Amino acid sequence: MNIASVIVDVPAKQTDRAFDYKIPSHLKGVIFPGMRVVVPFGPRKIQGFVTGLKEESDFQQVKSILEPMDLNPVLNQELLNLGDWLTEKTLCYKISAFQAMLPAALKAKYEKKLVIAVNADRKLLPEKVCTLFHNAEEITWDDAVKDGALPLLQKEASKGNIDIIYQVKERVKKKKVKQVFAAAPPEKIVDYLQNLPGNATKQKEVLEYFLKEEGPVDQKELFSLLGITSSTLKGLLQKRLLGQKDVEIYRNPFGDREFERTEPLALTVGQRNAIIPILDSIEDNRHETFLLYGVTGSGKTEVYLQSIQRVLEDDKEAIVLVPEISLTPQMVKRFKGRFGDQVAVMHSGLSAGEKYDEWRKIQRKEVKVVVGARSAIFAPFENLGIIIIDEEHETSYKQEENPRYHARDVAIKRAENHKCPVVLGSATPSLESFARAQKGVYHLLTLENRMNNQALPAVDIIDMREELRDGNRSMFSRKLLEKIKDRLGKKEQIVLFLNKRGHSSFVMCRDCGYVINCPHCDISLTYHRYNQQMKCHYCGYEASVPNACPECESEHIRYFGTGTQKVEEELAKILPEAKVIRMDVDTTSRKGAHEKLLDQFQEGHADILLGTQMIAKGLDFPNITLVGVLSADTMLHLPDFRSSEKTFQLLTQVSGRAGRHELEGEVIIQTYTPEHYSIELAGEQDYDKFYDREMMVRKIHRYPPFFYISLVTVSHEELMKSVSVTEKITQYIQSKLSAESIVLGPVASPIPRINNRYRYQCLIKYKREPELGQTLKKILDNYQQEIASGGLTVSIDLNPYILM
DNA sequence: AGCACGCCGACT
DNA sequence: GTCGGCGTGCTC
Repeated sequence: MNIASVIVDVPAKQTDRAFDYKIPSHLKGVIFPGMRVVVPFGPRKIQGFVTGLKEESDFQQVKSILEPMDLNPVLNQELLNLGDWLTEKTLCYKISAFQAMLPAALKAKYEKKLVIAVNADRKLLPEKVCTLFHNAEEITWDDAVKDGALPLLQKEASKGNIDIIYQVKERVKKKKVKQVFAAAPPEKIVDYLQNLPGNATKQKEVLEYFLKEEGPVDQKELFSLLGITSSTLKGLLQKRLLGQKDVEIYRNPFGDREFERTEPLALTVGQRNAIIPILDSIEDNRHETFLLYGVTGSGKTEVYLQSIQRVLEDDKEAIVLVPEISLTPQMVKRFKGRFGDQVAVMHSGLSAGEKYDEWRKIQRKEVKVVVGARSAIFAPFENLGIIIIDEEHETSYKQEENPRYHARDVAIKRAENHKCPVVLGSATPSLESFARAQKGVYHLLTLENRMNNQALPAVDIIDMREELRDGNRSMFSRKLLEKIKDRLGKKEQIVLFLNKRGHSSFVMCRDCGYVINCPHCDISLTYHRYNQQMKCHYCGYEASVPNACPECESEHIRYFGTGTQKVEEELAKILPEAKVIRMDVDTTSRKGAHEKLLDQFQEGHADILLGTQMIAKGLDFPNITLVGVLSADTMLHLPDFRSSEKTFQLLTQVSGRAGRHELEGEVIIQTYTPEHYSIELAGEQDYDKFYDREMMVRKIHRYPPFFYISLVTVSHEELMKSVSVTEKITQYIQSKLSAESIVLGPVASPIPRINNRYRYQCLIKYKREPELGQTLKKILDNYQQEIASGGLTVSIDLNPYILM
């Protein structure tokens, strides 16, 4: 094979295809599909992925691969094909698909440098150039730009006195430690020891150590063990009595933490009935998608664990997706506890290097199970036996940037490739999945009862309008307050949940109601307490709070909205004796903080756990007997057809935190719209009724799961331009679709302006449009020049979860 | 995406 | 006449 087809690291329409490169003779038999290589591309050097090998190229002047970046392919054939599939399904570039499948550490970094050419006569160079380089061999391009010396240097470059060097660099290095070992035979060491002067006690100690322990030892450990420094070692290394070497190691995000080993638990009848079809599918090597629908606390995790156990017995591998895993350290504990160091963990809390190391453990087949967030679905296993997606309904499984994939779709595709089952688990399945289960596309498995047959907690819905009418203006209803006091007295624990979305604290004038918006985006600024600044979450604009209202010049400016901090303050005021742990982005941003806070709560160092979304899942503490939802309806009024579904899911999840063990649980939901079915039915914890009700709404409004939707968003600096382009696109799509499909638009996006760019969109609802992908691709082609140069953006989402 | 090449306005 | 603006087109 002489020629390699390479996808180059240039995310653009025109380069979204394979380029041919010669394999130089010294690299024959070394280059394989799936490897990263450095290739010349125009005047630069860039990274590329080899996708195939062939004998000949149709192209006349094929350049050569410069060097491989990997010893072994980073993408196997299945993942290479999956990349093509992703490209088609999400209309993304091939290179973006490949990069999405790999840890960020494998993405190339580029460096541009300037050096004085070897054959240049230094004496003839302009003085300015000499001073720039003074003694340095090279200077970076960025430094040259900063010095404003670029024109001069370019002139010299064209004369051939200066060379421009393009370099491809690895982003993250493999971590290494220095080890020391005995390099000479013991006799020689003994010999040397005898001739050692009496005052060389340290050297003596070191050598005696190596006479006892021959194996290599970490240099660091040696130093601390014997109380020596590198100077002692230096002499011995020089005399070749000892040797030193670098050994590659893994970063260990879990430190030396031991996970308590657990054994499989006896299954309940319900669990046994649910697991049998899954085990059958594993044994038959048959692809099938299961929807494991079980109320909170019904023991879904044990079903996952024992299914995985079965897969491991066959010497196959398992992928477990959980929503943002750093949020559920308890989950990690359960998997590591059962499968020990056969488990790799991949989540957003890890550093790039740590993620890379976990990924390498998978690639080298040192682990058999990966537990991780969305991107873990691309784990490079070659012998998959099962894929599990816990909390299947979670929207974080959808990636909201290119490639806009849904992990559930990728999971099913990969499971087809490997002929293995997918298990989607949830207490509140997405309507899409439940509808598919009803139609028999997925195999529905139901866990009706909680583990010890405890009752679901009693739920009370409090109408906050009534509280207001009765003169209670605090954020706690009388009932909730009374219950909190009761639990404090009994030394039982409380979880208070704040639905933060729509609740970010904005800044408002109390006199005229003016809300301070971002000057570049049509969205209110969020108040950040820690630096007393207002910040735009879309473009990053920051400003300090004005002293007077820009509208009416009133000085009555207030930070509005109920952030967790405000709740914490109010709690401190009315219940000063209560110890509160607050969990939100501010208190959990530090690494490991999340887990620490939860541990503190579990150990009983606090009475109340106050938090946002992140405490809705996975908490399983025996002493929690009261859950309070401070405002249930903040999500309900978002411009999103899934808002009812999300509200129902969230309330059900939070309620499930209470009374999971012996003590009975109680839930209080505060709301301004108690009559809304999603709140009412969450109170009754009746998923089936909610499903029926919501399906009706979806049917009437022609939303999923009855219709598919796709969204085209256009943005441009000029309002009229984005309107007219969206208009044209809408018309074009309309002309290509069947009568059954609906095209809505052009309409302004729910956030009509971000970063001074006006955003318009067009929504397509359809049941069957096999050509739609092609049609949308044509649109991208058509506007390609304007996208490349004119500052127009056209983004296409073939299954949007956020319609903004 | 970069980068070179190329064609028009304001400067030595 | 030249420097430099950014429009156009190519990269195996």
